[in-house]
Amino acid sequence: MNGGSRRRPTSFDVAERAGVSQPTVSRALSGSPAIAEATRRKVIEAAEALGYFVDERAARLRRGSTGTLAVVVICREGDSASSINPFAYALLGSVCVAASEKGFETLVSFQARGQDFFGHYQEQGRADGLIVIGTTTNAPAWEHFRGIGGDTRRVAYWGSPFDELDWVRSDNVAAGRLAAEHLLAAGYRRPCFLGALNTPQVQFTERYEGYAQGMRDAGLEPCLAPTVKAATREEEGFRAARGLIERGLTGPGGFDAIFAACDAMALGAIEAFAAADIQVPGEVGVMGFDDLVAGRFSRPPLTTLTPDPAEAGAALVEAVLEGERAEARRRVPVSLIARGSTARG
Amino acid sequence: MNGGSRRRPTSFDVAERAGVSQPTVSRALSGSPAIAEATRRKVIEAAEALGYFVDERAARLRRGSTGTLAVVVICREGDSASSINPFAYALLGSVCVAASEKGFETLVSFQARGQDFFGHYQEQGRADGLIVIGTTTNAPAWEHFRGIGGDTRRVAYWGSPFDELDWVRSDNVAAGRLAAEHLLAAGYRRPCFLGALNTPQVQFTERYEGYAQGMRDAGLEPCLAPTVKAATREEEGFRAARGLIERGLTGPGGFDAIFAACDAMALGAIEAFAAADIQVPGEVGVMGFDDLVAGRFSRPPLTTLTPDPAEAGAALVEAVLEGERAEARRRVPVSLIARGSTARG
DNA sequence: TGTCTTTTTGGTAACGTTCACAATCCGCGC
DNA sequence: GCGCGGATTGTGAACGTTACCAAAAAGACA
Repeated sequence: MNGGSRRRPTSFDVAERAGVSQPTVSRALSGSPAIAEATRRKVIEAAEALGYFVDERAARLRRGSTGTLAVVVICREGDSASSINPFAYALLGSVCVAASEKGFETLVSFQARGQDFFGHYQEQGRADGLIVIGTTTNAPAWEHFRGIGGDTRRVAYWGSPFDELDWVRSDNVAAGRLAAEHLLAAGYRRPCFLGALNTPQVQFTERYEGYAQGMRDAGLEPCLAPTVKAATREEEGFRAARGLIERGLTGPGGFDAIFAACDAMALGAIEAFAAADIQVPGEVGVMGFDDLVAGRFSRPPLTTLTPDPAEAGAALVEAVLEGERAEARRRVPVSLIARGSTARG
Repeated sequence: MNGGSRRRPTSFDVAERAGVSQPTVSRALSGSPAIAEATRRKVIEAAEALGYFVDERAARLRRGSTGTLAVVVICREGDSASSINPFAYALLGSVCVAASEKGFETLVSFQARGQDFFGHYQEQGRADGLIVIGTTTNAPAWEHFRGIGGDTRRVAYWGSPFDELDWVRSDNVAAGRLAAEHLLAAGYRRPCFLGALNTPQVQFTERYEGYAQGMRDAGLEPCLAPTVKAATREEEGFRAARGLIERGLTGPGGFDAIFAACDAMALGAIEAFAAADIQVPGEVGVMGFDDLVAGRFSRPPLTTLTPDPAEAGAALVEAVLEGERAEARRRVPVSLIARGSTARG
């Protein structure tokens, strides 16, 4: 079935067949300008005839580069590889595609069970850069990440508590604006932000900022619904919404829509409204941020905001490939997914 | 912040410091038996002091191996990396983990936009093995995959229409049995299989086989609800269920439960029952296979079967690392996720 | 004590590429 | 006709490791 496993052809074989020297083959195939067009054609022809491909191991050894990007996906403690945030997976996929388009390969690992992949990749010099996709903001992993020296560039998605690191994040301010505009365009008059500010969850603060800008642009006062510090769970959304309901929808402090800092809280809010027999989206509109799967299946389906994983992946790769440490911090545009929970009418 | 970017230490540096020759360093660190224990300790100490790590590029170039497994995730035509089956992602993750446990690294690519990664990895000899995670059974990609010669082992998940290939698949027969047993244990007396047989979707036939065995073991006759050839979509499930309803639940050909060959069809069936005002799970039980996300959020939530991605990943890695072509075909055990759609009571 | 195994170690040559530099070829102007 | 730049090409040496073989050291035995 396979005509005997001949060893792979080398550049010497190609050189012999083309009647040139071996380095000329290298030049012809690597696109060097110092080569006659006729020679290049001859070499390429010979290479194709022999089925020759550059051995990247050798090329990279000689060149001193790796042509590889390491991608580490951080799992929450105790997580198995299968229980990772779907967005993280989508992001991983688009990072791989974007890297391959730039001629880089991706060495993927899942930082589970406390394995220290950071040091691993860095110190072995296996990769030209490191991309970290983090699903948690304060895992001890960050400490490793931070402490490692060397020149290899390191970029993280979802940022980190440490400012010294490069990162790529969603454009939360623009997203907040988008949310305010969407709710107002849908006919809601007093949309209210639900989430805590000035917590380690910087994104929340940024989203509020954008929302507030959008409100002021429309000549309205922003409104903030109190949640407990750093609330990110469904339960917190439920509780906060119940608080608002008790204050009453109309009158001072009243509201007719909720922009929750994350989908989990938005879903909690929807439950609270259902429990209080308040119609969503009829009486109150609700939207969130993250595009959780649960939001697609909630009743009503949840309007939400999410960055495009493809753009995020491309931004990460670009950031990590930029030579200079400098300002590689990037914002990924966020787009709105309108669903039933804000479809008034 | 970074103490001057000194070049990485090499085995020569370690040799000098330990007062031995360079090849001795290699022997000491690669676990060769032909080395005195005292020398080994000396070398290891020197290596640690210098922060030395073997340069895998050079080692592999010399050794002729790659220490790398290529993983290709096939996307449906036009799919972006972000719209891939969540199970495929989970599988990818566990493949990476399993490979890393065996000392291999994973070179991940997404076969999107018609890029030919198969030939790429094979011919460049970049990997010691190739794992294909396919979300489609008859993409033109398979043709490539099939035609490639060489010694590198290639294993596919979800099989392929071509028998010459190694594969890892879920144990569909056992799964079918499990389904029958579950439905009978839940109190249903006439569970019926919904799906087409003898189509390219071999899995369906296998699942029916297992279901039929389970039925016969309980002294019952298996029953097959007709669907169109190779039906895999929600619509088909809806249509098939409506056909069954028209025939009537009781009497000859009657039924009180559905085991659909896949979740999509099961969800369609649930809709058909809802439309006909038939209670699920009260009057009819429904279950599927795949653990689609939609099934977790359906009303009622769908009982389903799914292989454990962690086991599947480990099986793939083992299969691809086995030297011999021989019989590397493996079955991954499937487990049952009981939810509301079969909870009679 | 001398020879003969049995460890353990060192020297040298690959692996397949790219880089720096020297050598060659060509046409052109004096 | 001869020397002279500019374009090409060849030569030789890396890159850092492991494999092979021979040399040396260490024991074993007569």
